[in-house]
Amino acid sequence: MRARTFTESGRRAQIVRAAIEVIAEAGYAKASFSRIAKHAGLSSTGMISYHFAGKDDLLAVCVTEIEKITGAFMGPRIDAAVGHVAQLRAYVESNVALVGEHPAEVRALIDLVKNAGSQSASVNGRIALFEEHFRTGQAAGVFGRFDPRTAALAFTTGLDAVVAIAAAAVPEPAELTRIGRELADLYVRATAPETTGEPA
Amino acid sequence: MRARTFTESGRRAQIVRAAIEVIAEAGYAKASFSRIAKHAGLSSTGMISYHFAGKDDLLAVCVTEIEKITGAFMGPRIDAAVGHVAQLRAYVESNVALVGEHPAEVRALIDLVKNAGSQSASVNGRIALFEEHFRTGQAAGVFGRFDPRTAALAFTTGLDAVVAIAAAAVPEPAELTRIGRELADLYVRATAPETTGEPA
Amino acid sequence: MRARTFTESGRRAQIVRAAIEVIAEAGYAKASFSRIAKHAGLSSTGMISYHFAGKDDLLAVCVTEIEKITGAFMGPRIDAAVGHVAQLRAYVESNVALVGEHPAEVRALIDLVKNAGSQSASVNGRIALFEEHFRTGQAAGVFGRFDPRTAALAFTTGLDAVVAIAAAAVPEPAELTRIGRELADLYVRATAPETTGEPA
Amino acid sequence: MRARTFTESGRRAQIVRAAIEVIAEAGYAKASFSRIAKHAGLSSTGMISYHFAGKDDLLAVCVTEIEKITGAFMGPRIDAAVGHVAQLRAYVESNVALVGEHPAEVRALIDLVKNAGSQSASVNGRIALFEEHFRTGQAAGVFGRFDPRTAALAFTTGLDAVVAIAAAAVPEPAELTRIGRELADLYVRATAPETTGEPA
DNA sequence: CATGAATGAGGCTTCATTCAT
DNA sequence: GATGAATGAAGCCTCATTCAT
Repeated sequence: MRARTFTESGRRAQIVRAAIEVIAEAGYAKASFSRIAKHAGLSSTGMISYHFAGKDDLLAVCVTEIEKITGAFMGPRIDAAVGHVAQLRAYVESNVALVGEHPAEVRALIDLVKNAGSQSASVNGRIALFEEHFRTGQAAGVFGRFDPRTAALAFTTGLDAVVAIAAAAVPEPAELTRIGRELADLYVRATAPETTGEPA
Repeated sequence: MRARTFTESGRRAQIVRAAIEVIAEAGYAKASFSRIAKHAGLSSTGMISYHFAGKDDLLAVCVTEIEKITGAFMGPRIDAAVGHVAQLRAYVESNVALVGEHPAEVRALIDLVKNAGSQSASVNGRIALFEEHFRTGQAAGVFGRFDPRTAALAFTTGLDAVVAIAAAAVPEPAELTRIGRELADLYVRATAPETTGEPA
Repeated sequence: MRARTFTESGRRAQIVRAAIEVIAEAGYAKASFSRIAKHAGLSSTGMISYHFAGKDDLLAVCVTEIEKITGAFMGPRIDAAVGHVAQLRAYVESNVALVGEHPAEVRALIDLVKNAGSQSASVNGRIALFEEHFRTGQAAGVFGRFDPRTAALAFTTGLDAVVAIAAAAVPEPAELTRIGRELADLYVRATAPETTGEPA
Repeated sequence: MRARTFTESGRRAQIVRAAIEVIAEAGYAKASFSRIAKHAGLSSTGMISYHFAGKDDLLAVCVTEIEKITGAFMGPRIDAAVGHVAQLRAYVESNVALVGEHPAEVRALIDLVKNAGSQSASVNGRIALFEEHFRTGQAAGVFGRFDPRTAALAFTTGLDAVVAIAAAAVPEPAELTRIGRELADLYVRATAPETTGEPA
């Protein structure tokens, strides 16, 4: 019954878009209201304060917006994978591939995650998702024995770093694919069950 | 004949110490001159500008200072290890163990690295170190086939993340040891040579 | 459709006015934002930065504003004069007379010119104007032989000095008129064609 | 009986020299104690405050020092000239020629005069000198009728401007000589007695 | 005497936010 | 509902000067 959709009102969407682009281009630290307003073609920062409760609010909406986009890209690819291992690989590879499609959004999101840090539900959500994925996979016997939390932490951030470097200077699609597979290989191997060395 | 005392003039050291503590406690973004001055018991921020060429200079000195401390702790442990694999493990484990000894320095360094970003020689230096380590290890046949650069990137940042979480709420030494071993295990497994599966 | 009001938004004009008065009263060196803000009745210097891109911008606008005023006074008087010599005289005399009408503006402009120096287009513009005037006058035979550039330089600055002294303690109108004529006489005589020792 | 000569003590002279050079190179506005100290190879500005009562004191000493130098150059040349007119010409021409010998000092002095302004005894002294010279010359009948004060003001500043331009980019000696003669011609002509036009 | 660390004020600029229109 | 001017705090930095050593 609410009139407003998620980002809407035109103005809101416009501001969110500008904020994302500014963060992608100039970095989180430089993403001031005035810079965002200028980028959006607004004459005043008051406009932003009017539409958002504060800077945190705007940034949170940016995160949500970007996640909607990334989710649309990665979600189907992950869902298409069958089994814990394949899904892990799909997550990593599709995340790296995403750079080719939405470099600005990826750059912005990583910067937001780095700076909003542990306050963000979505950041912790992703770690928790990995952790849970590892845990259930271990229960199913498709992952080896390791601390799911430590692995989740190390792998999500490692993934972000690789993606950030790629996003900074987007390489050829083929190279992106290679990098994604390389990283997925590493993670898959790290989490593989112990080979008990059984013969044929 | 005196060029400059050890960490220089007492005041300099005091300011560097204060800066490190402020960054550790309040984060990079909040580490303003006035906050650092207050923490150091100085009457004005002018004092900091008097001793350092600028904010970048102060932060660079902080990084150097912290690396001296971490190097003194990790260096011997890494050097004591024999072989590429053992050294990789020693690096990871001693880095996590370091949290128990110098939590503030670790917290500060990670925040500095995150924000100084790719401008810092020391950051890129560490990645390059890992990369080279992987490359020579592969040549020696003790590491498997994988892209050394991708692994270096993912592992150093993953390590930082694990360390950062540990540093945020320092756990028992035993728990630290466990986390370190867990992470080392993951990395060692990820980089292990392919088992050609030959039977007994 | 509105682009910008006349001297812009009232506040802008108010700030420019305050800046001119501060420069006139306290001198260029003392014309800090905080002094100007205080003079303008503003609560903070931020307001000035809000309306102007920086100090240089504000000062440039001041120069433009003052030149508009002085141009309105001197322009018609110069245009009314016929011939190069009469125009030179009209320039000098009207410039000195201007002190009686707008002493603050004159004081401020001279101080601005002295300190903004050779960066300003308007300063060099005036010298170039004199130089060109001398050159065409020489071609027409109404001026003698002399280096137009040196004369332009010496005469504009000499004029400024005389005007500055007058502006510092504005004398009676009659005295102003006398000073103007005196200076014009000097310049006219200095630039007169050589008397060719007329025949009987 | 005093132990100290004018500028002496080595340190004092060193500082004065550095100050003059800084003013010549960077301008009056940039001539801060720290910049001067750096230029002089001093480690602290305290040194300057120790040797001079304050900034004004240092600058006054600079002016005195420069005038000693310029006086040594111009003095003999002026004294060698016979008659009011020739002396006026000698003053102007030797002042311009001075640029070829001591460009830094000339640059510095002009900047000091411009900014110290009417507070300086020496500035007003020079104007007074010109004024008196004109007055006695008029009494002797070698100058025409004009206001000595106005002429003194306009000519000294005009001379300064010409000299400043020359000092900014020192031209060939021959060009300097030409400029000096040009300016002297202008001033001589401007102050010449009225030719009553009587025939032979 | 000489030093250089310390001071405290003031410089310009940018920020997120508020509020009258 | 939307605007943009206004705010006031905080940012880093430079200054001339002082004072204990």
